[in-house]
Amino acid sequence: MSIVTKLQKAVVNSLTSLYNKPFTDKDFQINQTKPEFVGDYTVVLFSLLKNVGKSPDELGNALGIHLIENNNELFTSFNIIKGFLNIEVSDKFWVELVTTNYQDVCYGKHPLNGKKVMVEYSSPNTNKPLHLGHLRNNFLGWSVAEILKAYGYKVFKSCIVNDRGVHICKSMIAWQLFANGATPQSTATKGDHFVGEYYVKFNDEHKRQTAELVATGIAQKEAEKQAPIMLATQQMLQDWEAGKPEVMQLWQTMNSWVYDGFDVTYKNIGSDFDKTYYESNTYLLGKEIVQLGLSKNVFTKKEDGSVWIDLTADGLDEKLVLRKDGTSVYITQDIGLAQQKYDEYGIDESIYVIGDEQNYHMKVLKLIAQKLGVASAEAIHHLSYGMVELPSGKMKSREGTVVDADDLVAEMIATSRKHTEELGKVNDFTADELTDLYNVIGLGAMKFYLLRVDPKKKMVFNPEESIDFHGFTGPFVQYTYARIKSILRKEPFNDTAISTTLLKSEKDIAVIAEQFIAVIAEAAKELDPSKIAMYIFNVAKTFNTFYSDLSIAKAESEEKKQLRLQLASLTAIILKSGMQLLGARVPERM
RNA sequence: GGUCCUGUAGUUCAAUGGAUAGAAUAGAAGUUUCCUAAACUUUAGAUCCAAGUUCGAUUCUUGGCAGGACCA
Repeated sequence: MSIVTKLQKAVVNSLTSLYNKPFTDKDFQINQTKPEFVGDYTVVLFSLLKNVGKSPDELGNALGIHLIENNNELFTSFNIIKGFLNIEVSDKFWVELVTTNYQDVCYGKHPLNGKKVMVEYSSPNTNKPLHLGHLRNNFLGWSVAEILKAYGYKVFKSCIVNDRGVHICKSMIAWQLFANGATPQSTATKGDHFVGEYYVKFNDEHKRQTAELVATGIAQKEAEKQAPIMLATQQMLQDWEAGKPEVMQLWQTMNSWVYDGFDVTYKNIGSDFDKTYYESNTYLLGKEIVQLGLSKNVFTKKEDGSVWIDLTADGLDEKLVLRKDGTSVYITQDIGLAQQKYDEYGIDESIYVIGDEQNYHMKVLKLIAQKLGVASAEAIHHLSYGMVELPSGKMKSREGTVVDADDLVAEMIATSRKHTEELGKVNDFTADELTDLYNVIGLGAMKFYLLRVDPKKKMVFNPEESIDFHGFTGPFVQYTYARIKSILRKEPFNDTAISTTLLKSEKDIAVIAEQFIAVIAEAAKELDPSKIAMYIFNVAKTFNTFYSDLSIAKAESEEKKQLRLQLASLTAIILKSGMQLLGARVPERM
């Protein structure tokens, strides 16, 4: 039980016996005491004043005295300042916390709760390589999965590959027109980049043909549709749906090139999935959903054969669920897949890591599923995240401002190499050890950077400044870890009994370490890795202050030395686990 | 036009309605005979505007202004 929970319960008990009426922990607030005051945790009294009919000082004194008399092992003193009751927690409690946990590598993790959750993330299109936005998505998905595991869930990671449709046909048409039989192998190009180049070529050619038609007096929109290359693409889409062998063959070949490329990227950034769904297998799933909706009168069929749902009563529009030509739209496919996941894995929650541009779509998806009464409806949860923008605004492929994922990873690793070489601390590393170290630092910096911001907010990425390695960053945390490990390699633990009082910078570590379990719970409930990033940064900072303040190896007594070694060890465990929750590693030396 | 999201130091980000709005970075000034200076210490600097709700509002409500997304 966390110290805050203990204090809450103690306050409820004291209030109840002092004032002879029932109270709950909702009646008051407990905060961490601000550093300028004496105490560890603070009971805010204002909300209780009316109920008990006392002044802040009267209530605070009565409550403070009662709390300490009845919990003298736990709380040692109190003071009241302007309606805030500051409570000091005994050193004994903090020391015990440290001595019982300092070697527990699972410290902070919650026991299994028996629930299953699926996290769907990444979900790429197969017509171009991954970019910065996909990285935020991938890191978020991975991290949320790790956090939910630590919170006690059984987690399945899934990915839906958008492998069919007009976008991939565009790349295919352009390849037929311009490639002259070239392949990734023949051009020594990574497969996803190779296919992406033809997507760009398509757009260039389409633009050129459209301009030609516009010059003959055709309206822009019409010209875009009538451009020969676009007509060819539409024909190819129909051929694909009809299963025309040579089209299917080309489609499979080009997709396999893209997958080869994605595999490399996923391996580099450390992403994987328990289950991959392909849209080419799921895009027909909507059909029975439509039948179900019609039979329940949730959907209505119009004269032209198209099927709609009326959501105006919920403040939304009428929404198309089946086109007049009988093809289903994304929303019906998605409901079908939601149900399939639910049936296959028996999940209690289904989380979709998808950008906030899809907020409306996801809202409609859940609403329709609810109206249909399908079992999976309530499990649907959209983890909506903001776009990554550049200082100049949105990334635009037309203007060539898209930050490529592979390029960025390579750049981060090169930067970590440069910093490391300048510092010259690891000259005795082998070549393999160095390669690994650059990876750990470069990826750690990048993941931390993209996860330290509240997911639902859009964020700005400035490629000019590159990513900082100082301050609120991954390498800061990693460096703190490496410094601790350096000490722990030299100074062994022993079984000296510890019953000392704590200095401020010693106690600060114990206090923040105690919060790890609660921070994991908070991050899991809010699906917010930034809570973890901020927390481990503060843990590292607290340790660094302690480190420059007090000596561990040359402590004033053996007892103090052991205490400080244990504090260091617990800190290291938290930093390593915390970074793992962000999908990042820590180096033993750097 | 409709719906939704976001406006906090020069910049990038924090703050379940609570104490003097925190960090990081950039700026200024310091710290190395001592466990890794990718560190530490000090300093200066901000709530878009206007009302309202109350003991108290960055937070909640309403109306503006600015930016973004989605829907036609």
